[in-house]
Amino acid sequence: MASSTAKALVPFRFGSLAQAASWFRALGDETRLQIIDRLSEGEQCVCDLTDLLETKQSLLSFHLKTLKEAGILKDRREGRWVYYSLNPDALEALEQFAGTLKERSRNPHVVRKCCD
Amino acid sequence: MASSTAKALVPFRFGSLAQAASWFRALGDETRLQIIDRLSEGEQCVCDLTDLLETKQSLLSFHLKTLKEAGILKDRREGRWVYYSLNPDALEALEQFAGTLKERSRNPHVVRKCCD
DNA sequence: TTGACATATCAAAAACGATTGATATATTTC
DNA sequence: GAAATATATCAATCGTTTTTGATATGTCAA
Repeated sequence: MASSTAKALVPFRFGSLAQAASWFRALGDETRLQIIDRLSEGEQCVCDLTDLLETKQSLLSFHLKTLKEAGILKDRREGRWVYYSLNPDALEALEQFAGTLKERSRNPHVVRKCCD
Repeated sequence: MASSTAKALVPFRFGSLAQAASWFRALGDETRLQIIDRLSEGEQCVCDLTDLLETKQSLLSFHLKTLKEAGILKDRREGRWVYYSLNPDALEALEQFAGTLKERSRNPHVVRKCCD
């Protein structure tokens, strides 16, 4: 809730700070970043990811679910296979977050004296 | 380590995917995002953050340490007070991460058939 | 309709992170 | 140098997330 400035850090359509915290938590795991790295090249089926990552099947499934629930991935079943891909909205949100932060920090600040 | 493409998701100077995972883990907490939100307006001393956030002193100190160890904040002591601020390098890294991801996803992909 | 394969779910164990309250350290002021 | 203030660290507890192995579900091919 409490946002200290005019332009919200988390773009409104993406929800609250609490929501933002939950996608960062989803991004905060190396295996999941490897998945994202891989998927940024395009949609892939789980079986290919299984080959790539040295991860047990059930664990990979768990990580995919975690990313999906955070809104970072989308999935689509095609026959026997399930394909995962990045959700462009999430990328947009991430970029806006980073951009807003950088922009704000660039602006000249009132130098705040302590405890005033 | 394993990056699947030409342009690394995490720019070399900022380290590995594991490093990136550690920033995101640090960002994955609402209180810490509030701190970041606040600091994006400029450097602040701990005492002001204490007032803003309804958080016990030792806990705030813990969160600040977590952010600092992830490389997201810098600190500076001035007499009795310690001032924290965002580390511009981290903002840069975050923006590049988001940008690379978005750019990669925009590029036309080879449509990969499953399990080939 | 059975068998094989791809993926998801589940429950238990292990690992990890957050929170608390108490105490330690550094700095200033008297 | 003693008291006051700002901040950090510590150990214990608690809660959440990750990992594992086992099992369930869904789909295809014979």
